[in-house]
Amino acid sequence: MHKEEYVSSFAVEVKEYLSCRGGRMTPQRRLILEALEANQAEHLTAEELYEKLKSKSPSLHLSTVYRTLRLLEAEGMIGSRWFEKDRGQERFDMGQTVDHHHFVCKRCGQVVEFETPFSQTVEAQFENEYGCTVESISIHLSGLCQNCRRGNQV
Amino acid sequence: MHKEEYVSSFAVEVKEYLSCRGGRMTPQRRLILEALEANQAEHLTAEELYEKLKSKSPSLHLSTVYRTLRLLEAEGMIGSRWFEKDRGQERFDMGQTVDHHHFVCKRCGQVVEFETPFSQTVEAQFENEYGCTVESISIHLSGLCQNCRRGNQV
DNA sequence: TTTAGTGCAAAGAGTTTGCACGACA
DNA sequence: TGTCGTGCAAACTCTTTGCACTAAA
Repeated sequence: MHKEEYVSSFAVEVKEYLSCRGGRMTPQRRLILEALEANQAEHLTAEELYEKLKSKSPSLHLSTVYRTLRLLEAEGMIGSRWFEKDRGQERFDMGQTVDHHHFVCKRCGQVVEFETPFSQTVEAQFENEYGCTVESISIHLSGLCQNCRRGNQV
Repeated sequence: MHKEEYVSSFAVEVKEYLSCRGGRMTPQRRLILEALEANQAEHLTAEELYEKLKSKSPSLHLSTVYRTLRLLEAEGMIGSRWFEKDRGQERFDMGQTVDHHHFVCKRCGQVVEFETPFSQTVEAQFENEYGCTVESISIHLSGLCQNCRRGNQV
């Protein structure tokens, strides 16, 4: 929430993580990290990321994009999700898995991230009712965004 | 039970829908519908459905299962979703898309369906805040079910 | 009898993996 | 300099599709 807390870029953060583990910061990884940060709001697929980057690095391979994304995902640095409209295509974003929700416009496909205090209410209600322990919640809304609702062209 | 031709009310419902549209009720479709109804709580994948049925109908083909599921989905008679744990494998269920939420146990994979009045609160809050029109909401919880929480074996 | 639905095989998407080479610490 | 990461190709998983045949209405 507080951007000033993130003094270092995502790439620097990951580089530090990697160096502690004997990992390496390569040009490919740096490009991918920068693109993830620059497109934070957009929830790109691996393929979209790859398309954005291959002009900058023609030898970059899609499998490298996947490997980097999986690495980041395994460390909890990015999240992945499936939206209905994508039919099985995974989207990645820098948001945390917990308390990070989405609205997808049915018409133009725009994704809006939002937060809500009521997620905790839902968790609490469910825990009380079923005796489960909830560790994460994800809410997905679908409908028309402000623009499409007014009947504007996409 | 013995005299009734159709043990599944869902199958009857679909049969009626089909007959209005020049569609046909086949033994394969009937098996699939019955299995969907009998396993309502379980959110099966196409493959799991197929495995359950091939003893009853050895010639049944997976593509027939998919085709039937897509038909039902297109008519809004079943819903489909992707859970994190499945990595791209689709699950189908008879629940409606709207106001039908899920908890998935991280340990044993059990799926619990639940409802909550707070989904409307979340929708309303989001609509007010962003000026979008919300048409559907889906909430996904993950954590430990009552049993796994107690440390029981799966 | 008509034609919708099936089984089959093959194709398509999206993603992962084995391997040898190249480059980061 | 050792070995981690990459590019490449091939494999893999899940799903869809074209086609000829079968069977429901």
